[in-house]
Amino acid sequence: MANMTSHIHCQNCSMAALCLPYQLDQEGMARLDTIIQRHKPLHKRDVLVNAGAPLKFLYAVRSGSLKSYTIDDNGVEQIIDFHLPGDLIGFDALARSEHRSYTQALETSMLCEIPVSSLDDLAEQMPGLRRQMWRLMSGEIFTSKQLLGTLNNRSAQQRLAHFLVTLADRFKERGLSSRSFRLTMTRADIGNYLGLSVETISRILSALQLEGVIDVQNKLVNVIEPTRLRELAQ
Amino acid sequence: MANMTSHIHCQNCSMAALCLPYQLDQEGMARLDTIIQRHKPLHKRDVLVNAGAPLKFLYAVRSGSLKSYTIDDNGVEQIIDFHLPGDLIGFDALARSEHRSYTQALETSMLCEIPVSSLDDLAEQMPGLRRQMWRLMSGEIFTSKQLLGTLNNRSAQQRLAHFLVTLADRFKERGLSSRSFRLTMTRADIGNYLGLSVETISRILSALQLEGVIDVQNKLVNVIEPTRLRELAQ
DNA sequence: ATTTGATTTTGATCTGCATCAGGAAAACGT
DNA sequence: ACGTTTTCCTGATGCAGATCAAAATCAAAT
Repeated sequence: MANMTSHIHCQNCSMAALCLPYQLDQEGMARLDTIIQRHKPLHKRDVLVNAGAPLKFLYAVRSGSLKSYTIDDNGVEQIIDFHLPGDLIGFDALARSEHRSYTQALETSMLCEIPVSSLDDLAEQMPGLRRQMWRLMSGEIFTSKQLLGTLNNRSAQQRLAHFLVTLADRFKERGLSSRSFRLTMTRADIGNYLGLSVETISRILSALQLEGVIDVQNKLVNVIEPTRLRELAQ
Repeated sequence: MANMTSHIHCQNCSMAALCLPYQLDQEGMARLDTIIQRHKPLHKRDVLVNAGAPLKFLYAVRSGSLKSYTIDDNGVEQIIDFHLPGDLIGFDALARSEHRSYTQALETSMLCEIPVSSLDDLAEQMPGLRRQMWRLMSGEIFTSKQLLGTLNNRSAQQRLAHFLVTLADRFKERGLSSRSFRLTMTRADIGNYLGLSVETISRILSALQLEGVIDVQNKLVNVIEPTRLRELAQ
């Protein structure tokens, strides 16, 4: 019996331009597609990978959103990333062939499963794929290092504004509205990620709304003055 | 005329195990060696790469140390990394084929210059080299994301302790003492990197010395109680 | 509908670190 | 060796954001 989602292929995936297939020709995309499996849908709070688990697959987000986090010596969760459609999950695991962080769905999410060993074979034969792997990993290196500097020396408002701007930009890249979007993570998640308390997140969101920069209804954010928000992020 | 340093090769470099040659066989190392140039020595404050410059080479640190930083919209320096022997510089540039940060020598330093285009060719033919590239980039992704979580939610003392422990561990990997080492960066650099003021760095170093955890003489650090320091870093 | 638990908001207080200020000690250049 | 500059240390003050506390809102389950 054919899988219901068997008609989904890299060739017709709207996230291809952000994902591994970027700049591959038709034949290359088809070859990549043969090694990729569609993962069963994840529901909110489902855990995709556990820290310490051996690396077998990289995952590409097809829809939904997820968070990655570590658990420190005190058992405290430390969120290190939020994943949106088109993102790849697992680059941090290549170094030791074992996952270094947990990844959990923030909402119902669809994923593609990419066997690492096959990917390695394919990278040998496909210079374009190799280059895209480098590009994606390099991009992650830059953004996470950049973020370090950005967060470290900035005020709570600057951090949160930066977070919202970055999120808006990422939605835009994905063909979604950068003016109006839904926060799939909780205020606590945002605070954890930015190194701020829940209360501070809540207060600053209220303040930004009062100033007319954004409009927040629960999880829904409307950016009223994108330029102003970008200024606040510096 | 033969270059004075022409006798330096990957095959006899003590940093090979941390660097690109890791796990390559003799032949592989020799092939890699053919594409690598030795860069002229850098002196303190010399700039190796400028942000915005097209990416031509990756650099491997053979000796000395350097810092990488961006300059934000307000003209403020943001240090994003310190490089020690064996480290590769430029992974963040692969994504856009242009450097995203400045890199400056903290002391007299020797570097190897690796042409990216040749490296790409070689990666096609050498699975081991390809794997090591992935390993190194993956490691950078993990450490920088990890650092984000670590720094964000921790006190000044925890941050500085973490910085010292990480530095000590890196010296150890390189066959140097993890108990006694020299800080080649200024207190201001450390503060900038950790998101703390110079004064705070100075005060905490004094406090740690008072508690007998470390002994600081100017740039020289002696770790008296490594276990205690690690505890303070959490 | 009602309960239950999770999430968000708002207020009050307290503290860790930035900032300001001044001086001491190294490092550097001549 | 000397002055100059950079780096480092220490004290005093103030404020941004953590923490504590409690109410309000939302979401899931029965």
